[in-house]
Amino acid sequence: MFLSKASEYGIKSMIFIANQSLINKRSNVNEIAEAIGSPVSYTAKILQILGRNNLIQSVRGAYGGYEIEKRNVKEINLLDIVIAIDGDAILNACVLGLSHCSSDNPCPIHEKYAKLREQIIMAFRHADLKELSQKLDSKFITLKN
Amino acid sequence: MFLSKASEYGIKSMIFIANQSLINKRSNVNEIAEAIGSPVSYTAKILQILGRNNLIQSVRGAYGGYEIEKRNVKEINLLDIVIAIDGDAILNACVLGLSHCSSDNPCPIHEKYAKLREQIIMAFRHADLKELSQKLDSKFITLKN
DNA sequence: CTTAAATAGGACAATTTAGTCCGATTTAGA
DNA sequence: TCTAAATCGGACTAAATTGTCCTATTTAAG
Repeated sequence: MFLSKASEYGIKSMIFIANQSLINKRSNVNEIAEAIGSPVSYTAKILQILGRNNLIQSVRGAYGGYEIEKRNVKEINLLDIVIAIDGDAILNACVLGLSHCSSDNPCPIHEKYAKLREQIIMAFRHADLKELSQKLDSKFITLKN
Repeated sequence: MFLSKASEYGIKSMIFIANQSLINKRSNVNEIAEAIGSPVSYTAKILQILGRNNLIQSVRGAYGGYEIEKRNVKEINLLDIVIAIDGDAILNACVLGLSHCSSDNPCPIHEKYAKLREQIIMAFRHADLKELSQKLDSKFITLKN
């Protein structure tokens, strides 16, 4: 329901990297996967996607890893991450899977879902990495089981 | 994003069957799959699930098919259908996939998502089959591409 | 009673998504 | 310059979802 595993891991990775970046720490894939409880190699693949989409900076070689420029932490939100990984279906796709669903040629749920979609988009856009990553400093808030 | 193919087909089937039931017509799986543009055998499987969950009545044998009791058409909504097919993840599951996410042990998005989830549930619960199936009588509103 | 039309259900195949592995490349530091 | 630690990226495998096919059962009607 809702997000792919890839997006779940992508979001968790971004929150962790942001949290570390705010204290000037670069994270490598082992640390990230450990922190979020995800498979290392699969996480690596998702980090590549995030890098190609310029949501994180990757640094190769010894002492390398991933980081987010501090000034970007507040600008990046969950919508950016989900779009980078799963594409823009969240913005456009018909909830019933019709490829030509539009206000001219709507499915029976089109209008209702348009309103809900707006709420979903707003909620995701409003959730920025600064806010989310700061929560991690509370020991009650977790990224893994 | 969001619904499985199974739920998509299930919802479309239900809307079509409801539309036909309101004019006292029973539908068979070939008619349903044709009307919604879905694979016949897979649709048959989903109809079985809907039947087991008492969202439709199935009638075996010649002149059989599927129907919805008229008095139920207004009571059944999209939330019922999605839960019958995909289970209750839509009601409970953590958006980041954590199995122990709760207000006691929350993920960083828990609170924000709780509000969004309420909106999603409300939207789905509010979309009843009577309303949706009546839209089908407009030639502008479609269930297939 | 027989037949034809329908659902029920299980086994299987295809596709997509999730996850693994390994060699190539990059880079800091001894 | 060499080595160790890291990402990159492609090929592969595993699991889940989607889709197909076939047989059994049910039922209305001739």
